[in-house]
Amino acid sequence: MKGKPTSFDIAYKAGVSQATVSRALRGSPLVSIETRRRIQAIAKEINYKVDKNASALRRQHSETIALLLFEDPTSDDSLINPFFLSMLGSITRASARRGYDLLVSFQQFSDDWHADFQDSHKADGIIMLGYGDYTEALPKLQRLVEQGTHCVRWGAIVDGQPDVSIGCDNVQGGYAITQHLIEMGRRKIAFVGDVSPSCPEFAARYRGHCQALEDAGIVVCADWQVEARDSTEPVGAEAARELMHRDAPIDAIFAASDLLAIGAMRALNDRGVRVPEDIAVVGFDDVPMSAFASPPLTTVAQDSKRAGELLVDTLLQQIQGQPTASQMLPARVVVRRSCGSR
Amino acid sequence: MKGKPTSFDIAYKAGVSQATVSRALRGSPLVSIETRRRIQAIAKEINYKVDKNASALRRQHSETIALLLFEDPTSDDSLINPFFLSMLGSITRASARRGYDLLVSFQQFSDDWHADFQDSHKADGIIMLGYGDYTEALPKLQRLVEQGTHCVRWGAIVDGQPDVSIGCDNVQGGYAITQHLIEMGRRKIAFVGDVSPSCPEFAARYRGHCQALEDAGIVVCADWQVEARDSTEPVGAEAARELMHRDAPIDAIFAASDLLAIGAMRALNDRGVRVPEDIAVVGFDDVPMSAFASPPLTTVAQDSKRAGELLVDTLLQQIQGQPTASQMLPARVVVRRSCGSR
DNA sequence: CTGAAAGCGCTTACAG
DNA sequence: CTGAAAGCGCTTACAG
Repeated sequence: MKGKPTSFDIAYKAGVSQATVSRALRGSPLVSIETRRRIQAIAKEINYKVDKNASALRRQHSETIALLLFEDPTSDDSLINPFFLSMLGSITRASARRGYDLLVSFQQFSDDWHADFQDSHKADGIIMLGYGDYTEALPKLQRLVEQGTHCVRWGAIVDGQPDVSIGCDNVQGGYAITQHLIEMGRRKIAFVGDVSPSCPEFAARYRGHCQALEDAGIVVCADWQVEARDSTEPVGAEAARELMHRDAPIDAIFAASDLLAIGAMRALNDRGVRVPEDIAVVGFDDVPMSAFASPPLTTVAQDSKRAGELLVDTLLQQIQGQPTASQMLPARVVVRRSCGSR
Repeated sequence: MKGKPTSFDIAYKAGVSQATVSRALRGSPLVSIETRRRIQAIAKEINYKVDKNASALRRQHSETIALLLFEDPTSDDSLINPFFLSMLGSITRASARRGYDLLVSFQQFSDDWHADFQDSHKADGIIMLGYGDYTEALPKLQRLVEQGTHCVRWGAIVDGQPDVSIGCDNVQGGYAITQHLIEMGRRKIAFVGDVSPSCPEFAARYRGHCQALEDAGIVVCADWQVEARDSTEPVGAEAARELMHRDAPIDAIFAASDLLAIGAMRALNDRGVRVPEDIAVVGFDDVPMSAFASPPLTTVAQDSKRAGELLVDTLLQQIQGQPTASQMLPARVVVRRSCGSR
């Protein structure tokens, strides 16, 4: 036998038709148990593998999911957000468990990417991890859905969104962490992060934050909210400097992401401000490095394992033609030292 | 038109044969420029995408690379090594630039994974990132190569290895960082990490380490080398405790990875040993969190961007039937504070 | 339970 | 430069 073996080779060896081989290997109940076993044994022996291209072409689906990671076009070789990385891990595992392969692609949210994978039949659906500016992404999401692309987004649930998304409960997470700061005796809490509709996740965290303050009878001070366009360490440092520049009499900072928080802590430290003694700092995401920050960062953990499973399962339901709905996962405060505990 | 458009739909609209459409879209020089343009315009208009399954089936290659990440079967939901994560990023980008899609899979190095992707025609070749225990992986690598699987491994270059691998120059890296410690006035340097053939990367780092000591006229003390089976933070902490338990009169620790180094620093810190005043600590990899460790960790950086490109390019050469050879990339010392600089 | 046959949507040698 | 035709390796309705 030259080249890769085909189902015809097996049929010949087993003395059956090629159709029977195909049925046996797909586990069709139409094949007698004995024939099936014989065919399977031969397949194993000659190391036969079904040609996925032929199979996908014929069946019109590829048993493959495309994972699209948004790549900021401005920062060329920027690090991937470590939180997305752990999501990637859990999505990979979850799809493998469901028997799906995972195609990973870093996309600049440019004009033509949408649905390419599904249109070209390389994938049966898309999971979107990060999408840049929500207001910019919106029309593209709309088009995606209109074209009938199976697609699930990781991110906030937004009023009137066209697509299905899975996200953590950002409002609850923001509420819980602010409440924790209040319990630790902090009352003048700054918020670092973009709260515009461009970033509905951060906006939701801010809403939870404000709610917690109000529920504790604390007036929200607009001056203590600092924009931070990107969620990176230097931007967090810059935001903290801005707060010091404003002479804000704060005793805590809630940064909308861990990377921002770590940057803020560094800036404070550089100026001789002690964390948490002078100013407590908390973040959001619980990325691995947060545990190693100095001081270790109190933050809000999202359940990335559960999230990955939910993303995959929701997408598979969509692929199977079932209706799907957006869902939120609970967020959990992880207390370490930067909030002044202990 | 119902369903996805095919090349026949375009042929009909353009008034040419389907074969001509296929040629035009693949950029064949056999098609007149005018016809090509007309066809391209129509394709764009009706949002036609070539069916990759049909194309791959006919052409017998998928323009897809499979990336296999080794998953430790023991630790269920362990974090992926952050260094591999940045490799993943650079491999994704490099393959995208070459027009290849990337299939990502976490594999337990079990019996049957080998070559599955290529046998089933889902991928044209494999990049292996992490492979667990080298001595255990060896027979499997051998089989892979014998079966004619196109495959490039990230890792050490080992005498007599059956496959092609791309790795950083671990000996040189180990040499350079130890030399740096010596320049900082340290002479009694412990090494934390597995130096058995199971882990040729760490073994090579150790060889470089010993060479640097010898070149400085320092006798290597076998008692100051501590095994560390996994490359994780708790294992690093345990190793540091072991060194203290042995009452080793050391003034520095070279940990074979950043995770080990960070763990070691934590253990030292817990016992009131100051880093770097009492004991300097250095690592290897330059993972993102190392910059945020306290003190910031001096380490050896590997060029993951270049590595990703080299892995992809080497694999593509193999796929094109060209001969390929293993290659090493230089490693670079990154000086921060844990080594006692400044 | 099994086989013969059609067909998934392309690519490419062959003929003109 | 273009077209007609074969064929990549499966899956599955259809017939028995």
